[in-house]
Amino acid sequence: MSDVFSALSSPVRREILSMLKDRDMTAGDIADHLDVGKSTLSGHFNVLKAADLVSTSRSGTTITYSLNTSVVEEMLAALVGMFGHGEDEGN
Amino acid sequence: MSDVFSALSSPVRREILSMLKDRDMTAGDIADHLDVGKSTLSGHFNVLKAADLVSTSRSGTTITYSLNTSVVEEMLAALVGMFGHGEDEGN
DNA sequence: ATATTATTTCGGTATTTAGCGAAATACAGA
DNA sequence: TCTGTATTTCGCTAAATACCGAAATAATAT
Repeated sequence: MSDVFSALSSPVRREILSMLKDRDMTAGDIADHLDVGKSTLSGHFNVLKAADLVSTSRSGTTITYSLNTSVVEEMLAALVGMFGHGEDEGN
Repeated sequence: MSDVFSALSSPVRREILSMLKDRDMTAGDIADHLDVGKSTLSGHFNVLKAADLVSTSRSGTTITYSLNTSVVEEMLAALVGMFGHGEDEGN
C-alpha cells in the first residue's frame, strides 16, 4: 500500500498513469509528452513498476507500458475499507 | 492531490487515520497507541492537516483530532475520475 | 506568580527522492 | 561487425522527509 500511495504522490507519475488509462504507450512516447529527462522518467517507471501499477512488454528496442487496472482497483477497495465503514452517512 | 497521496504514503499516518475513523482522539491518546516520539507524531499531524485530512479542536490544553471524511471522499472521487472512466470493463 | 500537563517547535542527523547528463546496455538492420 | 535507435544505469547534487530529545509554548489550577 505504501508503495502505491507514494507512487501516486508525484504529479509526473499521475500524469503517466492518466495517459496509460487511454492507451498503452512506449517509454519514448511518454517522454515526448512530459518535460523531464528520459533518465528521470526511467526512475519514475521503476517506481510505478515497484508499486505494480504498470507492466511492460518489450518489442524490439521499444518497451510498451500499460496500466495495471486490477492494482488500481485493489487500492480503491483498500481505501474504501480504510474509510468507508462508517455507519452514519445517510446521503 | 499530491498532498493527500503523500500523506497516505506513510503507514504511521494511515494508522492514525484508521483510528480516527472510529472516534476522535487527542494527540496524547494517539501517541499512546503508536511507537513514535511525540515530536515525530506532531510532524505527522502537520502533514495530515496540510492535506486537510484531519481537523483539530482545542479544549484546554488538549487537542482533539478528527477525520475529515469529506476530503477522503473527494480523493476517492478523484481516483475514480482518474482511473474509472474506462469503457471496457464488463464485470 | 508557579507548577503541571499537553502539545509543538527547534536543532540535529540519516535516509530517500527528483532531477540532470553521460555512459552503458539491448536490440534490429545493413 | 558496425550503426542507429530506445531505454536504462551510473554518478552526482539539491531538496525533502522521518526521526529523536530538549526546549518552548499554551492553558489550567493553586
